Amino acid sequence: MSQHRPPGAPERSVAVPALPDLPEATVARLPEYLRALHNLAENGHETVSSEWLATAAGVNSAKLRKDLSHLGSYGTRGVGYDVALLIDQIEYVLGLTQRRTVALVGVGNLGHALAGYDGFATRGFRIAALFDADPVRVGEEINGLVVRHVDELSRVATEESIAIGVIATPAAAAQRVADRLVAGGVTSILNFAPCVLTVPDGVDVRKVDLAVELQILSFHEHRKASLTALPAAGEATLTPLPGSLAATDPQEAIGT
Amino acid sequence: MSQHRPPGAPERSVAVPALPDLPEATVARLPEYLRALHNLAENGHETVSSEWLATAAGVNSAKLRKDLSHLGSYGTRGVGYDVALLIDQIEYVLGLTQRRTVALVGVGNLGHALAGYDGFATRGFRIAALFDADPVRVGEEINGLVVRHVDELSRVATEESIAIGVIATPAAAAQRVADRLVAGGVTSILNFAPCVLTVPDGVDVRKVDLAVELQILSFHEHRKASLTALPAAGEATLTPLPGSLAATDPQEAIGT
DNA sequence: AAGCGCTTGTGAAGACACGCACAAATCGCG
DNA sequence: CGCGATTTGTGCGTGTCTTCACAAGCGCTT
Repeated sequence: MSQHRPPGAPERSVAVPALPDLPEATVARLPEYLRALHNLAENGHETVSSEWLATAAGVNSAKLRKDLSHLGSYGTRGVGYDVALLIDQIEYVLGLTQRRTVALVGVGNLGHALAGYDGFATRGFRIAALFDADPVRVGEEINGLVVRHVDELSRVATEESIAIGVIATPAAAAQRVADRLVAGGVTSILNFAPCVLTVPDGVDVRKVDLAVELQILSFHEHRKASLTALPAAGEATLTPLPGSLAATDPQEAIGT
Repeated sequence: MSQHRPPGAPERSVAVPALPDLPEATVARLPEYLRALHNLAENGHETVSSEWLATAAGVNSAKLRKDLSHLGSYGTRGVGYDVALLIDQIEYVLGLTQRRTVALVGVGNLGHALAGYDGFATRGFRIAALFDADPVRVGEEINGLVVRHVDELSRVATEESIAIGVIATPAAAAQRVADRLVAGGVTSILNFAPCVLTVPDGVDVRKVDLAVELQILSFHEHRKASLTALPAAGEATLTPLPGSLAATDPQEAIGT
């Protein structure tokens, strides 16, 4: 991480003493702000206005200011935000001032790609171990890491102080993998398997399901299609229009 | 999709006439319900209670009932929901009664994995075309599809009636790809590139950033660590504790 | 046919998030 | 030194989402 120290600042730490408890919605946006800020820093910008940063992050400027205000006041009225300082603050709050180690379980189609994804390394994470249940895959070397058998998962997780476990296995294996991660002391899990995991209190799970994203888009496609089929019927849902109901969108007819 | 027809139902269509406008939060959960329902159907269950289904989907049962109530009343009091009927209803609302075609742009690390991901095909989507800008990759065959040059994107998207475009390129190329998708008539985009896309009104974009998910988990790790380090200091944020600020969490020390 | 247990569907209240609009603060310039 | 231009930080109204709690409805049993 960037070890920024403002030029004239005294060495007495002015960092937030303990973590403010941020709204979850704010936390989810901070990484996006951080990415935009790194872009700005690379282009040599030293300060940035909320308007500019908000546009770069794709959000409303008032929302951005409110989000940042939760971390404390690090902007200057009439000027804007100090890019480097803000980067440090967000990275501190997100816990990125220490590089977190990641264990990746399941090096199939998706897992293989994740293992080779350089976006992790460049944003503060280090994949420290790979696991798979398939004996054929165990021993394979990917990006300088040797795939180990999943039976070693708990032990290695403890030894290597794994902070985050990434599950990229088939759904049927995911719960067992999660159990082993928890047994190894892991308290944060990113789950790519299409299933619900049950974990003890204190363990955070985030789920990413690629097909779900497509299905949500599909809904909006469907909605848009049904609107264009009924150009003048924005509110038609509540007005029966008795004769023509079944014909509103021919391509969608089911059953009948 | 499954052309379910309840045994005693008349052939007069009882499907919802036009699409109800669902809360966005509900739409995002429907795919999860759908997955759980398919699991139940495979195991031979014909009906399911909201309590059961909610648990399988990892949500509150009241929330589940309210979500489903937005689609209309398809449950039976005292009994539960008809699994097959509910599957049909959700698939209809999500627009999965017709198989949607997907174009995948960028067959690098991640794109390659997505091209081979069978979760798309099993959930109503068909990857119809692959594109890349790298001449070395053009012509390569992946899963029976030949990679085409991105210059053909707009034309092919129109010809093949692509419904959804998936961007798995580096961030620098993503906006140009989005423009070409839009030019080809695509109105739904799933963006894996870490950047904000600007698109015309009427085009939906969903963004998935794998590193962002890890950063959110990192925040919670950080928070948990700072809590265990200060077991009795839940409200310490506002009480300065002058002397010991920098020492609250040694491993997090930055700068100084 | 009536009663009982079970489950859905929903009204209402609380919690959360959003965005406007403006006061407060800072810088630069005359 | 004062004033205007600019931009942050935030109070407040609005809308959305969540959750509780219960009435209404259904089927089974007697």
